[in-house]
Amino acid sequence: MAWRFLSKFSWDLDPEIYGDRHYNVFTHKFYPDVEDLIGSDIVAAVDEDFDSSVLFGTLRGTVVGLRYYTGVVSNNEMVALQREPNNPYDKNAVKVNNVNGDQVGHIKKELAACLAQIMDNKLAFVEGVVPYGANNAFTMPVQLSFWGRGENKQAVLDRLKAHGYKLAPPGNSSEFGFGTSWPPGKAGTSYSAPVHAAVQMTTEQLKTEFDKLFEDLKEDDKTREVEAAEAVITPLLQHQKQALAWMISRENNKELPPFWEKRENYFYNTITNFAEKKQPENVLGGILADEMGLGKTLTAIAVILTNFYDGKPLPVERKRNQLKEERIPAVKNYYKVSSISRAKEESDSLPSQSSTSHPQRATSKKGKYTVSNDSELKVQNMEKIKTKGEATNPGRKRRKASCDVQEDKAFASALEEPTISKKSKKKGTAAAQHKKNDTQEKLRTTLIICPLSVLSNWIDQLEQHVDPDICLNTYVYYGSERSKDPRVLSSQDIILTTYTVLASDYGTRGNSPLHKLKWLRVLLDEGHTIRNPNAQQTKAVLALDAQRRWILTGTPIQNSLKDLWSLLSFLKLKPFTDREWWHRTIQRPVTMGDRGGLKRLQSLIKSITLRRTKTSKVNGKPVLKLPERKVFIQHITLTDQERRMYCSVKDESTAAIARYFNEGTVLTNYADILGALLRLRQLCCHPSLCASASSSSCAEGSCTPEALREKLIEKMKLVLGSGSDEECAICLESLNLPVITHCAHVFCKPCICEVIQREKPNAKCPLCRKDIGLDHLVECPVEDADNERKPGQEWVPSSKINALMHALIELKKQNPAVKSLIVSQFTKFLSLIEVPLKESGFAFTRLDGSMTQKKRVEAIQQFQSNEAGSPTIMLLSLKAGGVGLNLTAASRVFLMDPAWNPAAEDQCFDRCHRLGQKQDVIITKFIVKNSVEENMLKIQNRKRELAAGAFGTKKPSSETKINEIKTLMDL
DNA sequence: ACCGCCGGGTGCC
DNA sequence: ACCGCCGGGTGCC
Repeated sequence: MAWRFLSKFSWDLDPEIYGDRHYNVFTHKFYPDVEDLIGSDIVAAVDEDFDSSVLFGTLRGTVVGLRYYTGVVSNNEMVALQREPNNPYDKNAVKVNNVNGDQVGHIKKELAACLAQIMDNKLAFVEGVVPYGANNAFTMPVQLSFWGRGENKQAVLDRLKAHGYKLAPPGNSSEFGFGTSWPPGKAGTSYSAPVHAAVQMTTEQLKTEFDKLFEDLKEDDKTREVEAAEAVITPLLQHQKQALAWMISRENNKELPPFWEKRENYFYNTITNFAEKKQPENVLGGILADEMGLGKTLTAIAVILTNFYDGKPLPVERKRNQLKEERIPAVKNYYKVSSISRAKEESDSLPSQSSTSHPQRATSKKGKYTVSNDSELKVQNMEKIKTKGEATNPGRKRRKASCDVQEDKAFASALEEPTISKKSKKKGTAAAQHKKNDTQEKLRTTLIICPLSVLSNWIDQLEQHVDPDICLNTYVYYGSERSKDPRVLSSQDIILTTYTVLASDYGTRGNSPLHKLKWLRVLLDEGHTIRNPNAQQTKAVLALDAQRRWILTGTPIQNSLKDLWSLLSFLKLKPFTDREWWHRTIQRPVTMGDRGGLKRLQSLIKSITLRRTKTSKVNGKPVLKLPERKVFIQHITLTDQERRMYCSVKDESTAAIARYFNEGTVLTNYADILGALLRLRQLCCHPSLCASASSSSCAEGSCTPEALREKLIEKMKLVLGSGSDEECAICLESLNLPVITHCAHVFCKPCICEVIQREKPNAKCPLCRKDIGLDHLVECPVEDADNERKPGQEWVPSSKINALMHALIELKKQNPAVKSLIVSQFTKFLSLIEVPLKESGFAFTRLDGSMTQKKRVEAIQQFQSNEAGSPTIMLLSLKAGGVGLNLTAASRVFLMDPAWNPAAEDQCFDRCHRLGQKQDVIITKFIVKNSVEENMLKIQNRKRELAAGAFGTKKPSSETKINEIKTLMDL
């Protein structure tokens, strides 16, 4: 059983590696290079501090006023405490709510007076459990737990004392409301000693074990297969049929959501001990978490066409035969014309929405649809656009005569279920078109939200997999002239849009048709896009109203467990939509190493997630037959001259670092150490990579403001220029207008400004909690247009470049058609490599983070082309592009420099080692002998172990960091 | 609330 | 009696 493996693993971790068990949960990116070095460093959360908290202690209190509220609780049920500062009787009032959010009562006023101070000053989070007396009529006891940042503990104790309260120390397990006993806090001692020493495993082994979590239940509904509807013309692979069966069963399921059970005449939540009469709703959907390349998009298309209602296919009509010869793939044309470039035409020809008169109900005899005159006009116009005005194309207008009526019939018949009242049946399509408050409403439209980068992929795949002879109404909601007419939108079968468009519509409040309508299905592609709960995109997505909800993602957990919360929130699974319950019942227990928490997490995930990896098997056969992937390490010996240069920098750095060790200031000088390491890494590649560095050297503290500024800018450039695509710790997106704080942490300017505004006048750095202010932010100066190649500077080779060129030329001799990726973290290095490539007559292209989307697409298309004369080489910066990047034209990869994080390398390799790759992939890693690079390999191996831990939420101790530095510098 | 608390009624044994 | 005691009214914040 995989969970057993996992929980065992999480208990047998080597404390040397994992450090002390800490409650820190939110893994926010630290200084990017630091983050890369130490894996998942954990620092205080920006948004909610309740994640890096320790338990201060517990206190028995009283809930009063039960008489006046309807919220009920059971014994041992968790309750939430909520401040109610506007209570007319007592500004200190503290409400007590049950898991459902219904008020149970108030905290007795004397205690509330004290709690109010603690809560308002954010000194602690207070959580409650009602131990007994849940049926009392007037008051009931409540066991309160106080959680907070360690440094606030004393203040909390003092406040309580001032009011005559004293916390019972943490340790007795009763405060958790679970039967399980939890490991005590940080100072606790009762962790069971590891039975086995930590065993090093290969990444592949670990992946397999980890991913078994998602497949090891041999449930019927995960191995059963369903054929797709006829309209899907691509035959599904076996694992896709299984996914289809599973998704359909999820959409039609009437079961209870996870952790709920029926007891006598009520429903009981086994995690929170909450009970209610009403059956809690299960999500009609879930997470399709297949790894990239297993065909999630095709599977999703199949679901849309196959499961309209109750397993019946989407009622689509065939286009009439005589139209066949003039058939144009509807989807593609639709896209080309209506979505972006021609959307204006559409809009211009439409009457504006405000001038639209009320739709007139045209109820024909057989007739069950409502079409307003002008809406018909719109439809016609849309069709004109859809078909580029070709009158010959079968379209909506024509279908009015040919297939539309039939379609309506088919649609209506799909609705004719015994459960539907006559009344709603009568309304037929009209009701389905747009009728908000009809509980019987049958919805039609699937809304697909994806990143812009995969929008075209959806369109391609729809065109590729859907029978072109059917009338599938697809609308690409994108571009400034997109239609906002709800009738237009709700009559579609599929609407495609992007997170950005959705968020910007949402921002306009009241003018977001996507938020006014209810959808049959909302499908989030690359669903991890919404992992940041504070992002506007996430809020926009969460505000959508849908009957069925799906998340497609190859990486449901990207940084930490907390990534899952937004996803669960979208799925609306009680009680996890409320962050407090998610946190109390799953996130914190798991992070603390609680077995029960891990079990709950696993059972939750398993019940709503389908996960297969490239190595998953169906009936003993791998789902994907990928060619082999071989990794070779090519050792490089530096020339004498290079070695001398390397040694001089190394000696200098070693001396400095040794001094830090002696002074015990290693961690405070961490950024400088990383800088030194970066220079060494660069020297392994090419001497001129680090030529400009180390110009400013002023003693700490004695800097002039100007010198400090310079220094910070240099540090920021170090971070930005190291070649990795940096993320902002606040928005978790790529840095937008990077600024550096005085404490040397880099954020997007808008993000950090917002934090400062919100927390002023006491704003603290989200990463290190040092004071920050708007006037202390240093912006990155605009780069001089081309400082890369200084004109006077002569190009010189390096050992690595020689080795690379040698390999490339040999390869070309053997097979001139073979294509290669040349990967480096240093874009400057890629530029240097361009020179000999040109000299030797290689046709190459390039992809790095600085390129616009358009240029990227161009570069990829050129490279993927199999025409003679197309580039055989792509220079690729390690982290450029999203996960979707497809570079299968390459069968060779040259990794010029090792990354701190082996996962980043693997991801990069996967860009060519994926579906569509026909040849074995050979990867060559260039590693300089006797250098920091060799030591990085050692650390990579240790990291592979760490990555397999329970969601990588363990904080490496400072000792670990120090040991890493020792390893890297041969100290 | 089978409590506590309040405030009015009441007052030898 | 500027008390005690009784018993009814009452009850979150």
